[in-house]
Amino acid sequence: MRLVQNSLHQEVASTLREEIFAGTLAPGSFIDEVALCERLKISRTPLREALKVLTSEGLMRHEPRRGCFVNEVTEQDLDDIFPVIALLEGRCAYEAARNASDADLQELGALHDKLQGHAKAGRITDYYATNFAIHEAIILLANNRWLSQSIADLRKILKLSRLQSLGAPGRLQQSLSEHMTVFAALKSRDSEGADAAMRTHLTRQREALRLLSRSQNSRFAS
Amino acid sequence: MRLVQNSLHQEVASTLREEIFAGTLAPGSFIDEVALCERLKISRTPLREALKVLTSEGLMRHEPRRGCFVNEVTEQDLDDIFPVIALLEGRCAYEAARNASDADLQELGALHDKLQGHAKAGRITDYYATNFAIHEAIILLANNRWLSQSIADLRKILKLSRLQSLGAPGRLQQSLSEHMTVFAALKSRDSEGADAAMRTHLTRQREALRLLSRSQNSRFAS
DNA sequence: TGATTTAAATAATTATGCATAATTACAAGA
DNA sequence: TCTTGTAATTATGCATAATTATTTAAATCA
Repeated sequence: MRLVQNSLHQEVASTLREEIFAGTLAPGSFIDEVALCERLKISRTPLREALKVLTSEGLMRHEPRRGCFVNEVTEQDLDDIFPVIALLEGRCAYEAARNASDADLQELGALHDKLQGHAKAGRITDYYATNFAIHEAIILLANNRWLSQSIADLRKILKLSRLQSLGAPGRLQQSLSEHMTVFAALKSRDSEGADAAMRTHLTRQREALRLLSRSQNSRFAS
Repeated sequence: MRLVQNSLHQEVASTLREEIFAGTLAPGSFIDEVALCERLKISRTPLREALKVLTSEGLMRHEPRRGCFVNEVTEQDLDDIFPVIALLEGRCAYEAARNASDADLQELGALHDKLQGHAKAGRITDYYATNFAIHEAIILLANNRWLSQSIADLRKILKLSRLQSLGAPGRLQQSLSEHMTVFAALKSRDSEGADAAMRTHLTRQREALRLLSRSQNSRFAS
């Protein structure tokens, strides 16, 4: 017997969210409700409820009497979002520097050791995962539910664009160095320094992405 | 001929949002779907779709197999949210100082004149409206869609608590003075100053609220 | 032939019905 | 009287049916 933890529309929303992040549902694509229902073996009601959720998360848009479309992320969006995330995560680093216990710092230290290992070995996927874990840890240390929420909302939009800046030449090492600067500030309880270092890290991240997209555009434009 | 602008669930979501902000649907209260359907003269499907939207906006919560409840805002939430809004609107002021045209500043000036008039006459409701318009104008001048969005999301949660700090003795004058400081910085294109002044304004706002809620609690606790 | 209007098809939106889970009330026994 | 178990009621969740809008294509008129 199946004990239902989450309602179906929540499950469906999660599934679709993952498919969007994975690119299975490509940005700009139209949602054919009937087809999706058949593929997911559900009826239209829970699907439509899931679409409402994803729409108010900003992953989709709803055009009345036309249907739902997966949203696209423009370069302008990236230019808008990154400074805001930099501001918010900078604040997280600031708070983390004040809140972190010695045990917290030790755990963070272990994560940074892993990060260093991945960088040295050029394991981009692993680096990405550990990088993500570090950001999450610092956000958690800030201990501010709504600060976390705001960051999560914006990061969701970023994930929509499925960008991978770490492939850019030299970016892996640069990213590592920026992370170590943040961590050094955290260890020395330098909240202002941690704030600034985190903002720098995310600003550089945006710059790396911009360079990457430029080179891709010029490749296709020729 | 176009008959329907927005879908029904959007209309319903707006209606409910307003009722939540107005207190008709009180924080913590349970949503009786059938009763609401009868009151709004609609069926359950669009209502349920609207509830999904409000839930992912954070205005309601959904307990599986139990139903929807209007969310409550705690003092902890306020302590968390205000610093974040201060950060974000501070950034808006920073950007506004760089972006505003002379015409923009003139319009802002007119709003501040109105604000001053309302303060002098003690018209709290009017002051509140103009105050809101000024915040909106500055947010708009920042010209960053996602910055605006983040602020709007958080302000929605604040509105849930229906707080009114301006009734506190002296707060009206203090608020006015803070606004004039922000505006002065904007006029002199002092972006750092505008940032700092806006952060101060919102921090003081939180402090005024805290004093007010303390005095109310002590009144009821006696 | 081109444009405008109308009709039919297609797709989104809303309504309704039924099954299932949860809560409440009532009764029986300790 | 309190606790436990069972039955009845209430409400949610999902599927399907009905309705309404939009689009496309055809037909008629200028």
